[in-house]
Amino acid sequence: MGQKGKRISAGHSDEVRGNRLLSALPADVFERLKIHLEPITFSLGEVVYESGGHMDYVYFPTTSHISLLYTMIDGSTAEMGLVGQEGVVGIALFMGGETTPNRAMVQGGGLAFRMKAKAMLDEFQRGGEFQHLMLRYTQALITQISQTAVCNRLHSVEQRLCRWLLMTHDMAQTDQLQMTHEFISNMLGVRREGVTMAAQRLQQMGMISYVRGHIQILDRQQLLAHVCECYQVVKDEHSRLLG
Amino acid sequence: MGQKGKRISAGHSDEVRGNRLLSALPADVFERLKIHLEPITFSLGEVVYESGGHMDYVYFPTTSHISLLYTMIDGSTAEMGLVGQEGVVGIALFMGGETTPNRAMVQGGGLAFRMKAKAMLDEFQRGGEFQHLMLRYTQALITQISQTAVCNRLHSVEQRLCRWLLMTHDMAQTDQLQMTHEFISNMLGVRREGVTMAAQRLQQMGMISYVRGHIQILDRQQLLAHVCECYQVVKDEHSRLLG
DNA sequence: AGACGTATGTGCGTTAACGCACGTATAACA
DNA sequence: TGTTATACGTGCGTTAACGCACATACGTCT
Repeated sequence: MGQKGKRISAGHSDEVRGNRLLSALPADVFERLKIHLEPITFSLGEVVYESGGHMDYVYFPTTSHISLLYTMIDGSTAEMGLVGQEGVVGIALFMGGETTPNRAMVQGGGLAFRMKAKAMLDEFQRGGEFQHLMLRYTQALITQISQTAVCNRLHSVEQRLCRWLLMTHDMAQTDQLQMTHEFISNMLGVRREGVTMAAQRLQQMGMISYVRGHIQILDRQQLLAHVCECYQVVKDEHSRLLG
Repeated sequence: MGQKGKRISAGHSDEVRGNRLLSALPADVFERLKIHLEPITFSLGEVVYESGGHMDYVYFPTTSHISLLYTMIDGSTAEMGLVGQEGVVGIALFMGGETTPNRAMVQGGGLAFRMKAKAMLDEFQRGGEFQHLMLRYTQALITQISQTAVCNRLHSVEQRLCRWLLMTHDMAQTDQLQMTHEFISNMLGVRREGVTMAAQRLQQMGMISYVRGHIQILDRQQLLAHVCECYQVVKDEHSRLLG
């Protein structure tokens, strides 16, 4: 494992704004924080936090996105949430729990900015706009997790796959997603074959096309017409809270 | 509808401590807050908050407990979390969202204390132990919701019923639970008949007994042996965060 | 006691998803 | 250019849960 992420060269004031929480900060707050922001690259499959593990940094993804996963004793896994350029990974640090019982794993490689826990906490405890933003984002994340709970219970694999593809598409800056059916099955908590069958149907309907670990989004509109309400609920709540 | 809850007579400093968040507050904080705490009784089925509705108060249950529910467009429902004497209903008020896209409904009648949103916020913004406690509780709630998401995906109706009965038993101060199979089916997001079948099996094994809206917990140990890991994960995380 | 409303029991056909086994295709590398 | 690892396709029997229809039992209120 070793170091998480990889440091890249500095001179990045612009890219920092690629994260929508950072870009929503007032100028004075941003000025205070920017010296603590350190760019890193995340590569696919990298583990950002282990379940119950120590957390040194919070991460603000820009072009990367990170999956929050829970692993059962028997090894089966399921995703509870997904964090991209609209969010932050490591909320347990300001929520006061220091760690969480779930794992965070890179689901789409790319850039992020990290900040030492202490620097983040100092700003959080000022009680200003930074705290406000972090807490509102956390509420949006709670909605996402809740909706996942309900969606897992009431909707089919095919609908959940649509939702997952749309969410992932929102976070990736491209129509080309790099992921296997096996990988997706671990996110959705279903069999690999189940993903294959659902993906076939979506492909037949012309929504996506895929070969060996590459999925292309062909018709986002049709995906939107096919997905369950859960996708929009989460999105609406997110814009209500973070505009 | 009308007023939510019913005011009862004052002189309640002791009962207030029935809520474990309030009882964990340092003396000075509690002194500031206690004049704002107002006792109310909740009765079964009462709606505390409507989805997206205005929230005037936060509620600290003592002998009551409240279910956080999501209702789909087609009317099907599922529970995402359960709040009793260990928690607080209305986290959106300090998280900054003002409302949430889910409903809160009384699942076990009894007492609670409520506090006006403004009084709560004033204390929250001091940034002291009250804020700490609320945020740590919120993190515990996130764990509960996450675990529900995963549990909904990976475990059987029978296991989920065990988990739900144990959680409810923890919050009710009695072995006698007042609820129909129909009611439980709306919480678990399954058919009424599915609950009946699972309940029959638990009854045959001597864990519970039930008649027409009354369920008695007979053998908690056996329920614990039968439940999925999710129950204990949530409980452990709760005690880690709130001791 | 009778009648009604509500809660639970049961049966039956249907379906989505599972687990397993193995076949086929693609990409990468020797 | 052939081999190998990996990703995807397919078939088949099994199961959990569904939807619906209706039977039975319990309580309560007249």
